[in-house]
Amino acid sequence: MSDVVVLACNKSEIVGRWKEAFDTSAKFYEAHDRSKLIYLLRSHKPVVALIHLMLPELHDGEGVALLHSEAPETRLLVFSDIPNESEERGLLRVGMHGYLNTYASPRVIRKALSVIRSRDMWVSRRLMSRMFEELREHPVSREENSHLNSIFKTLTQREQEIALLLGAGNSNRSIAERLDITERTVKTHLTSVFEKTGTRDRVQLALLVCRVLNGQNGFQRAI
Amino acid sequence: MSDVVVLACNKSEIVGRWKEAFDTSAKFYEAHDRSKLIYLLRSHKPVVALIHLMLPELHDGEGVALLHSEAPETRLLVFSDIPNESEERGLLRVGMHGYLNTYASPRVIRKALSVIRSRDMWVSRRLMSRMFEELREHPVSREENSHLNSIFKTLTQREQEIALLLGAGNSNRSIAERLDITERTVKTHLTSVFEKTGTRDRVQLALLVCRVLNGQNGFQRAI
DNA sequence: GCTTGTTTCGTACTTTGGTACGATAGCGTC
DNA sequence: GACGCTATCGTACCAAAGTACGAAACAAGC
Repeated sequence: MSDVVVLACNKSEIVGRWKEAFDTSAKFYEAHDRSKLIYLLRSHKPVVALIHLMLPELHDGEGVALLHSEAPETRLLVFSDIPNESEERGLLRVGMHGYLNTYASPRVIRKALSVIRSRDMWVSRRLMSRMFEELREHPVSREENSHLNSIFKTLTQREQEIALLLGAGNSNRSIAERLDITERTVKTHLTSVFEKTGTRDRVQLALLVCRVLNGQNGFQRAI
Repeated sequence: MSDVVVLACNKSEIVGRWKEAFDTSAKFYEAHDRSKLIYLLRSHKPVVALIHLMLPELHDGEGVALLHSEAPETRLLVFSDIPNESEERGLLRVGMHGYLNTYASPRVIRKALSVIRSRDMWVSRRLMSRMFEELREHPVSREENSHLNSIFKTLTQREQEIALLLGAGNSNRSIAERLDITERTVKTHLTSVFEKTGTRDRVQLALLVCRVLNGQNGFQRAI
């Protein structure tokens, strides 16, 4: 199947290098200004669009936001002449899926394309590292979840293990196989777990485990 | 140069697989409980520690926080029996550097090791993607969630109703009573729902419903 | 008029789950 | 050593879940 691709850039030599990143079956549409680009996105709904940030009226980031809202299904790979973290961050925020140096090699472009096509993002290591650092600075506050957690902690290690496996959707048999014990033993543990957690059956326990794992105090909507 | 490595797990078969990920020159120290682990971290200052989350007193995340404060230089590679995004997120927040399935192959472990040793993080693609999605203002995100939603929407009105009641932890009988139909009819609908959703039994369906209601894997809380 | 989809229910059957009596063995504490 | 907690397993029984044949009634669309 031939991918539909939009190339938005007005420098032929850059476009040439971009094309090298695709195989011959790809269908290219080229745009040299923003309106043409938007038109192409709307009419052809390409899988991916390569966008040179130097295109007029695109530089401020709102341009990319517009593109994303016009074609939410299209993956946007943006090329910047002078890549920097704040620009990258800003563009990610408004719908960009990948960020590359304008002069990246076809090999790198190809890699980035395969990543963003599989619904992932292509971002610089620097930004990624920093995001995790920032994640770390946030305080660990999960008071509201402590009740469920404390219930869970009253279980023995083995019981927790079994409860977790149940919460992953396993049957008694598959739990037994996984832990290399008999089904009978699994049942024994589960009976004890039901009692400790105040659940009546495996469905309720599974839901409880799900809530513990997802860190929400599970006030499931009253039905 | 021989790396110093701490292995914290009390299942020999797992430890065995871990060791396969290193070359013969590595120096291993093993810990079977938290205090021994902390002692090893303090005294040997290993480059990396492999930690099985099922170790007693480690499950809640505060354990990992403590490890990180004890040995800030050591890279912590954590193994979870049932990896999930919220756990991963929580552990990253308190100092973990890599997160893997307990049953990951030595090849994958080796890869993860090389990444975290070079001061990077080894995180699941899913979490990474979601972090960037959350970075966005436009909640166009939630691709996986919309997938779940679309599955849910293929169900008929009645089927949805029954699935929701099941997701609240009800038995067939109580669903039947609630809807004033026979248990037999509930079963009919459920069989159809299992087929449409690709679930094998009521537990899996309940978990799916739980995820739909809570927005994918229920990670709607901000980073 | 015929098909398709939805909702409802019946009997019968197999599988799975859960409990009720057990029991043994290890491990740590007092 | 007695006690409590944990983990393991046995037989048996009952309840619940799920499937396999059905089928009837109704509504919407071709």
